[in-house]
Amino acid sequence: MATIKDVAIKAGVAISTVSAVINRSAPVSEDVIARVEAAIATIGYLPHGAAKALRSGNSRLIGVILPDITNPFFSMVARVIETVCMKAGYMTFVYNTDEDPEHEMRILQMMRMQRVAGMILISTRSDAAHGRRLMAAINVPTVLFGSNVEGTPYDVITLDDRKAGALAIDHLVELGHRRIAIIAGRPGVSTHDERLAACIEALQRHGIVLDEDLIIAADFVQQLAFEAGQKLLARADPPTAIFALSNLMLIGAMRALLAAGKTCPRDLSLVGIGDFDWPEIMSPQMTVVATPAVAMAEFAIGALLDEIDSKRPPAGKRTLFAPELIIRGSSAAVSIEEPLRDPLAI
Amino acid sequence: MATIKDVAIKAGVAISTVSAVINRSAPVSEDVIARVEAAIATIGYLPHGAAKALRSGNSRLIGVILPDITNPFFSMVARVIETVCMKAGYMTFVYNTDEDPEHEMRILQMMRMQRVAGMILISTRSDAAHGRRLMAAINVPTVLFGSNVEGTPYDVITLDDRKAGALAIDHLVELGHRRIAIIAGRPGVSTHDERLAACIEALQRHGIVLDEDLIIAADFVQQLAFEAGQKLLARADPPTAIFALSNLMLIGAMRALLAAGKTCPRDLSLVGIGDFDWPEIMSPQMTVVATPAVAMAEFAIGALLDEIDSKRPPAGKRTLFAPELIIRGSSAAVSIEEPLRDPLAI
DNA sequence: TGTATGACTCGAAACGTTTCGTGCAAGCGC
DNA sequence: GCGCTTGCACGAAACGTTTCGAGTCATACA
Repeated sequence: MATIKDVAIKAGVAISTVSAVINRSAPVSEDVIARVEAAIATIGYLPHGAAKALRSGNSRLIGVILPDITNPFFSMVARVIETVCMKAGYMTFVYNTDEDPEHEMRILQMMRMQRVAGMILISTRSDAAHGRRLMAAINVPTVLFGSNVEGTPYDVITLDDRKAGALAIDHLVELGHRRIAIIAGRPGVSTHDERLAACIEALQRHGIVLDEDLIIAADFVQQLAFEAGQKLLARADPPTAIFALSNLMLIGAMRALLAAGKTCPRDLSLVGIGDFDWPEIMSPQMTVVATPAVAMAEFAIGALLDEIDSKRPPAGKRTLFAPELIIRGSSAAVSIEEPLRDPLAI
Repeated sequence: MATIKDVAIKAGVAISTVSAVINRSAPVSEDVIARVEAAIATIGYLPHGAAKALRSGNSRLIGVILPDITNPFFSMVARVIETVCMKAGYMTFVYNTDEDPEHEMRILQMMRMQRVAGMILISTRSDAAHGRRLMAAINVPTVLFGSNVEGTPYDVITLDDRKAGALAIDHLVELGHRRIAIIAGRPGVSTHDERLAACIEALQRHGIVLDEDLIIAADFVQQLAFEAGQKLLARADPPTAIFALSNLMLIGAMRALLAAGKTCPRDLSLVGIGDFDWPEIMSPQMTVVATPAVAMAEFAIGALLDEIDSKRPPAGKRTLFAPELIIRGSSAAVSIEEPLRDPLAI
């Protein structure tokens, strides 16, 4: 490969002059610029990224760490981040943690080796111990996304998870449901903890006594949610509604319903968190608490690039995005054996 | 950040010795290894990726270029590649082209700047002109994936697209369909050209006269397939079956069907290429020609790493993966107004 | 006992850039 | 006409590694 030296020779100027032309970092006369650019074009020179990064101390690399790129929510987030970064002259490294905190730490190491200029981190744990490990492993501007982590100084962008939980429960209660099952994620992850806490609070607010057996943690994985759904449906007194705390777990629950030969919403109402790209191809169409993925991702990467450019320390600011309840066909008034709050709803 | 020099000082050895310990590239005595490792641990030293890459001439970076990571097929491919690369000590750069060849070339440039050791390229065009541009822009081991490109020396991994087209048409014809519409991609892309050619050939083989109006190119985009579906359904003599040549276009067609208030498969059969993760949540469940995404991706990255390690020039070998017809509820025997080939099929 | 061998360690050069101090010439004000 | 500034170009050092030739020491062998 051609180097900057080859360009310099070809153009008959010094190496530093070529550098000045490429980066427009110093005044260069018109005709020298022309000569250098011609030399670059004929030689086919492309700067060496690693050499640039080494010398300038600026890799112009952004790390994106997320649980699983095959989850449509995360792939959309990654997509948005990539687009914004590209415009700003950064490249992105996208890596999957598989919800494994050990793997998360390993990826963090790799990011540090690459000397990334900043990171968007969708962490798999939220507890303070994990927060401390994170702080020890992170030495660049970082924005936490999607889930919160206790006791870190970084900016945090999340859904208003409490509101999301309340929105769904309120909706189901209004439809007359009182035996509401919840397929939850994993204790110790803020998206689980906060959404679940909000659900419980909402249930109590409506005067519904909590049945612990109706709450099953499914680790945010589709298959476990499927099994949880089966367990719930096999009960002597099955719930009249299931609320799944993530998009994949909603799919798991729906599969359980189908496998059991039940009809939604006649036999059971189903609500989830996180919308789908083409809701109409599912049957029934899913009532969900939608997460504004694109807006959140744009905000997060904007905040990160800001922090990098301004060289300001993180403000430790938490930004919540409002969820939106989208009512579709999967939720309906509870069937008549149950007491109805609103007779018109049937 | 600590450098290798700091480690050397702390351990009381030479820089080159530290390097030898880290890379196990030369014999080092036990106690020196211990001292160096202790120094690394206490200082918290992590090698500088860019410096390593610059000096060694080996970035240990693999570029993955694909149309759109939010397409589940591609996100799964990216996932598999990432996992395999990680095990082999490579990191991956994943980039989206948005089916734009100009953007593809720009990304290729970025990859070259990063001096990637190899690339998996899912190109957006297949013609010879594009092939020439590619060859001018690629100077590292590369494996073409998913779609073929004319006249390049690289290895190519694709679905057996001809077989995929034939499989679907044969299936529909066996069900008695004779007015079969095809929602195609874009001329000049091998996944379009070969699949469509196979369809036409299969139709002729079955003695069906080709109706050009029933073939609509939708550029592989979901929304255009939706519009194509609407157009087809609005005809005075609508087709009895639609075959969509990609997963997203199948969804578009299905949406058109739903929007028109038609019932599948009663009013119309629907078949696509590329399977879905949870086929049961769609209604009806889709009959598809499934693409073995994981196996193909594993093979592709394996071939690439092989080529890199062996320093062999590309063999220019084309590997086809067999598609599999998965019959589900979206395809059925044509309704009785049409002549049936097999009366039992109804 | 001398020498060849092998195991280990070291120092310095090199990878391809950016950056900074220096030099030179021309333009300006006085 | 003189000194100052300004615009432009240059050379060399530095970024953090790897690599390679050379040096040291102990061991084994003749």
